[in-house]
Amino acid sequence: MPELPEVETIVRELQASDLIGKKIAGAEILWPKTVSPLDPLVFCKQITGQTIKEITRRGKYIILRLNKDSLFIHLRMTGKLFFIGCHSTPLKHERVRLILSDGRVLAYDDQRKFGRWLLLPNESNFKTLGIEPLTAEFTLPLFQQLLGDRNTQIKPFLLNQSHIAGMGNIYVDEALWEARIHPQRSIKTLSNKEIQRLHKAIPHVLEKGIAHQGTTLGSTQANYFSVSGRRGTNQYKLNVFRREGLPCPYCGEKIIKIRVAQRGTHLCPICQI
DNA sequence: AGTCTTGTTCGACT
DNA sequence: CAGTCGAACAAGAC
Repeated sequence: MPELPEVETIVRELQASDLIGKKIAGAEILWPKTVSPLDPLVFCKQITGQTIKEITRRGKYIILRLNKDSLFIHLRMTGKLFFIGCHSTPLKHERVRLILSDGRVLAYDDQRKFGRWLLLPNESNFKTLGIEPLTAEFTLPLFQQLLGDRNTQIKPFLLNQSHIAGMGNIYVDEALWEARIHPQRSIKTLSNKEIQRLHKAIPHVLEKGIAHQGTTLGSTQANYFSVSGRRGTNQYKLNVFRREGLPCPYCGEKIIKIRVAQRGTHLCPICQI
């Protein structure tokens, strides 16, 4: 499940792949919905001939800035990018391929077909995404202001991309464990001390994820792999996520799994109150 | 072979 | 407007 650290890892690999200045010589759409609402023919026609200017990330989106348009790629659950040979047979779940002017092919594989490729004019603001938690903008006063005195559970708030961009189920559970806050705590009951701990824990768990090239939980095709096909190693560094029944690294109590806002949620019942 | 699980986004509803 | 809930998406595991 690519979240901010996994997407950041992919973006860094793409940045190191000598794509800047290369032209898109053509595109093939194997699963039309991936580029919806654009018609596949329109998408191909529009992107062909454009030059790659810049590769960046915003929240969980990979952004390829082209000379006219920007391509926003959201991998959702099982999306992956790979370079393949130009005459390769399609990957098992290949949905899109971009043919580059230097002969390489950037293939998009997505078992569950949930990922989306949005092609929008450069000047358009495509979506309201919240603050980037790894920038200097993410200050304690701003975080406090963002939280306000809402009467809502902290976990769903952190998963909402319009508040903070890039956190998903794994890193939210990890950040709440590190801050010793129960995922169902109402925001308005959080003390200043707890807010400070959470403000520190969010960038910490994300940086840690990036440092270990992301989290790859299993070995099947449903899991995260980088552009080079490499697994992340952050799964070995997790404290609570997918660790139900195992001891809490801090107090030794068994980690439990509950449901919060219809999401599997892992926590230590002693540390997180 | 049917049921469950999985995460994100969106739309309907309160 | 803010929050909650369920649907939809799709395939694989069991």
